[in-house]
Amino acid sequence: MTDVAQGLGEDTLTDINFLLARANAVAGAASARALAPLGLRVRSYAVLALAAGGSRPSQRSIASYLRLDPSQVVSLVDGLQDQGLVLREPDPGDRRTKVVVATRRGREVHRRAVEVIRGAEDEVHADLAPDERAQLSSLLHRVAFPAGE
Amino acid sequence: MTDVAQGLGEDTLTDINFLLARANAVAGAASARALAPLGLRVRSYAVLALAAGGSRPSQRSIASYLRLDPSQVVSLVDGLQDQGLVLREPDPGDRRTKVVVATRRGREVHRRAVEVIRGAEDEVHADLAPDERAQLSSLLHRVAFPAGE
DNA sequence: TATTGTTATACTCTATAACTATA
DNA sequence: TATAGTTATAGAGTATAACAATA
Repeated sequence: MTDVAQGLGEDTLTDINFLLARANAVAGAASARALAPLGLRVRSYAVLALAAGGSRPSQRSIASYLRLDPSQVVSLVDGLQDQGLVLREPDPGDRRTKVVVATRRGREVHRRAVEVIRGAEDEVHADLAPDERAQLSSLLHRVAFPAGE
Repeated sequence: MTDVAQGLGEDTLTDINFLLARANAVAGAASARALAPLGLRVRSYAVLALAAGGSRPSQRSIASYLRLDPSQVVSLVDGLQDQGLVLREPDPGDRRTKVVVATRRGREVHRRAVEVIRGAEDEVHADLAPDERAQLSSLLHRVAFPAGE
C-alpha cells in the first residue's frame, strides 16, 4: 500500500520545507527505533553525544546547538544522569555554569549508539550514492547552521 | 551570540539525520512564523494544501501522505472545518470514506499561505543558489518518499 | 543589569487502543 | 476479516515566565 496507491501522487506538496519535514519524520522514526534498545531517545542521544565529545559543553551551549530551550536541557541531563551516563561538573571559570560530561558508561553507550545510528542512516539513505549523501549533508549543513546564527 | 561562540563548533554532531532534524527545526520555525497571521499551523497548512489541490483526498490518504495518524487528521480537519476552510464530503464509491475539499474561502487562504510559505523558504534557503535548492529538493524527495513506501 | 541553571505551567504533537459503520 | 473514520487517553515535545545564584 503506497502513498500513490492511496490516491495522492508524490508531487502534491512540493514545498522544500515540507520535504524537509517528511524526510525528517522518516529519518527520526528510524533513529528512534534504532536507539530504543539502548534506552535513548533522539534528543537524549544528541545530548549524550555532545557530553561524550570532550568539549565539556555547558547546558547553555547544548541548548543553542540543539535548538532546545535551556529548561529542556535540564530535564534531558537529569534523565541521562539518572541513567548514569553523564555528570554535571562545576565550571572553574564561572560558578553559574555547569558543564556536562559523559561517564565511562556514558562513553560506552555513546559508542554503541553511534553504531546503531549509522545503521539507521544506512537504511534511510540507502537510495543515495555516497557522493549524493555527502552533497545532501553539505546542503543540509548550510540550512541547519545559517550564517547569522 | 553564535553557536561557535558558545563553545561548540558546527561539526560536533555530523550525523546526517541530526542535520536533517536541525534544518527542519530552522525551516519549521520560519514556516510557523509565516503562517501564524493566517491562523494556520504547519500541519493544518499541509492538510489545507491537499484539500485545495483538487484530488479530493480521503482522510486516510492525507494521513499516509503527511505521515500522521488517522486520528490526528480527524482533529486537523475538525479545526479547518471550524475555520470554514474545508468540508467533508461523502465518497460516492465507498460510504466509509470522506473526502476533504477546500471551500472557496479555503482556496483563498491557501493561495495566500502559498505566498507566505514561499517567503519563508526564500528566507531559510537564502544561502543556496537556485540549482542547489533544486538539488536539495531532489535529494530530500528521495529520502522523504522511499521506494518501498 | 545580564546570564546560568532551575522550576512550574500550559500547550502542541505523537502514539496507542478501542469503537462504529461499512466493505 | 479488514478498512475508514472517530473517540479517548497518555506520553513526549515545545514555549514561556519567573526565580536564585552569579557575573
